[in-house]
Amino acid sequence: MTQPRRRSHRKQPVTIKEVAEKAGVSQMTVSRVINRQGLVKEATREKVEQTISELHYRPNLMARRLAGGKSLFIGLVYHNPSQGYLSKLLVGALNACRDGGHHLVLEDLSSEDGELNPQAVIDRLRQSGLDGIILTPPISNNPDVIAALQKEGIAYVGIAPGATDPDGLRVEIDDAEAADSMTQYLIDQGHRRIGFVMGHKDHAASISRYNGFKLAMKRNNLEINPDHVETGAFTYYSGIEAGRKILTTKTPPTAIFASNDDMAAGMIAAARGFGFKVPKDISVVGFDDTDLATTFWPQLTTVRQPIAQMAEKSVDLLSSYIHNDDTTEIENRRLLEFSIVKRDSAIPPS
Amino acid sequence: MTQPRRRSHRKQPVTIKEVAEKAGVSQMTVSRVINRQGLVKEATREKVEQTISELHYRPNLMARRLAGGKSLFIGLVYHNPSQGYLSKLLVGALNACRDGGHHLVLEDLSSEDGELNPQAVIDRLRQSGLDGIILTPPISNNPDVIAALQKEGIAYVGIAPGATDPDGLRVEIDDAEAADSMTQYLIDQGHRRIGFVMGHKDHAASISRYNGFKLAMKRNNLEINPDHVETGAFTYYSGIEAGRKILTTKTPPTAIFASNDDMAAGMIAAARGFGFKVPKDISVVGFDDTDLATTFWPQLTTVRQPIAQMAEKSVDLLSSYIHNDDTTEIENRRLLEFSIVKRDSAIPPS
DNA sequence: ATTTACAATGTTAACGTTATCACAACAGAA
DNA sequence: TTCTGTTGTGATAACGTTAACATTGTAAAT
Repeated sequence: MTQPRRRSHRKQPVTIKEVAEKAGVSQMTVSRVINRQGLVKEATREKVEQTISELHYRPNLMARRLAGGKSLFIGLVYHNPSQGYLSKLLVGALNACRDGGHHLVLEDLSSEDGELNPQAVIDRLRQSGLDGIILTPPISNNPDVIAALQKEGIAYVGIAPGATDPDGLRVEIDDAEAADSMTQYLIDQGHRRIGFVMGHKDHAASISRYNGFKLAMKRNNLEINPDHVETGAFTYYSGIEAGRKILTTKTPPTAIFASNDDMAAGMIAAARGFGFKVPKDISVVGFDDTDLATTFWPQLTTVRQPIAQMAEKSVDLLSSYIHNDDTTEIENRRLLEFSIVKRDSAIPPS
Repeated sequence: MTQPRRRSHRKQPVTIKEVAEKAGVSQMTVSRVINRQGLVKEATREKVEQTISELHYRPNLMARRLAGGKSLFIGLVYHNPSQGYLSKLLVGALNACRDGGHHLVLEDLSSEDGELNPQAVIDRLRQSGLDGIILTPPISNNPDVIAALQKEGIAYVGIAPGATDPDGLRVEIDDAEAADSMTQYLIDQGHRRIGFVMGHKDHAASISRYNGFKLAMKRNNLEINPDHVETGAFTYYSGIEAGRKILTTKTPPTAIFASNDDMAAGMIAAARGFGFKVPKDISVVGFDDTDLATTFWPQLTTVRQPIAQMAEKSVDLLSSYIHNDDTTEIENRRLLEFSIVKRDSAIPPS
């Protein structure tokens, strides 16, 4: 029995021309209706819109972009990201690219040893021929890379670039304020002894989050016990290690704020190892709301960054920057909203 | 002499026309070189290729597709995937699309309740206007969706579709053989009492993996204790639950094979809860080699699926299927290699 | 009634590529 | 020599849309 290998005959999509004919107007009028440039009489607009939905017309993105000439090649540059972070980034960037008619190209700069070699990054990007580049942490807060990009005249946006390059295009959340809010949440629950696990020093966000924590503690006249603050590397294992230190102090904290979810999960594992029940004996909260936060049990109370949305905004920002006609000043910074996601790993102290 | 007015001083991307002029040939010849249609004299081809790299020319995808080229819109359809799986999938698909000049469009069919509504999937895909579709598990093994796609004449590839649609385009690993190998690995280490955690019944792979496990056990004349076999839902928590049952049996196994990494991690957490040391007292292995496998501690011994490569092959397969001129029979199934990744969560029994 | 202004629509020419067919060059066959 | 292919190459017309400019209608101002 030979299976029929029939080529799917694609029905021709409806074009603007057909819509125009059926509606009895010119193509341009239809185009105007689609693009909402208010220069069309109400009655005409309605007629055209009705015809559009009757014929199930959908504008051809390719043609649109070709004619408009606004189609870009956008590079997404990353270095050893967590997969949860990467997948959200990709989904956001890809959707924004689809809507904007752009094309996303991946530039994976990950290295075995986890080290970031700025020169390699720069060479790669110079070669790429991309119209614009999205820089993710920690590349976004590498001054060498930024400087080289500026020198080459390549357009870029930094995601969470921290203090680096304050005038460049950037998309971020207020890490300090987010950490402050989360700390306040723990304090409001009644916690007084709160520990903190800092993230990797290469990431600008690490410092900001710690600052936010300190600020909230100070505002509430709470003391930070230096033995309850450790530095990790954003990994599960470093969370375990931090836990081993913090949890064996004479009077361990009743709550611990880890700078990301992986470390929070590691912290919980360490706590269990020492016989603590989480959250009954000790509350643990994280940051990022990665997949792990809900994979894990108990599910993590954490800070959600709108990562996909950040990627979308990055694409939009790049696009308007590149197409900007130099006469108008465009917004160059985009601050997005974080949120505290309350799940099961933090409760009032008993 | 008067150059048509350029929009602004911004550098326009290099076009095929400029390449043609500089190389002293017609646009068509350049086009032929790009598309590797062997009708160009060697000398000409070299000259054109050199010009292309000198000018850093990159064909405009939009124009290419508009002109009726081979550029495809390929949809990647997913339903509540793990983020590790998704990000690898995206990276692979995106890179293959870049190389093939295709365009990747995401179709996120995830639902709050985790239920898959075939009708919604079908409606969405019918509307999409995509040239081809990549189906990921568990959508790839949903007979309703497959049947509808066939009826609509939409091209598709299934990733790990199991027994569903044996004649369709498919990319997969041999799940049964992989599970068999892993089981054999445990047996070779000296384990005799081995437990198994099955995956969600919606995934065809769940059955195959269990079959592979049974086969290896039987081949080695080992008995499977029904109390050491539980069914989970591919989640961390279901791993904990399975652990609670398996680990409290009279003589618990010395090794447990979980059908994915999340459940393996949950199993380890449960084991710790009952005072087992992992891997000293009990070995636990997983499947998939997701991010979690290395995030977690101890790092998971697991089966690696080449997920990114599977996505690449899917794109390639779709592309050659769609462009196939009906005369040649093309390969419609692609079996990729798995590998056993030996890390720290499994050692010989003590 | 005539001008003026602007709103509403239409016309034409891109946009960057490939398909199609035409043509040139050059071989071998008659 | 002339004819007949074959192999390169070029000219031109799409592809579906929007930009830029041209034209028409219409109401207010003179």
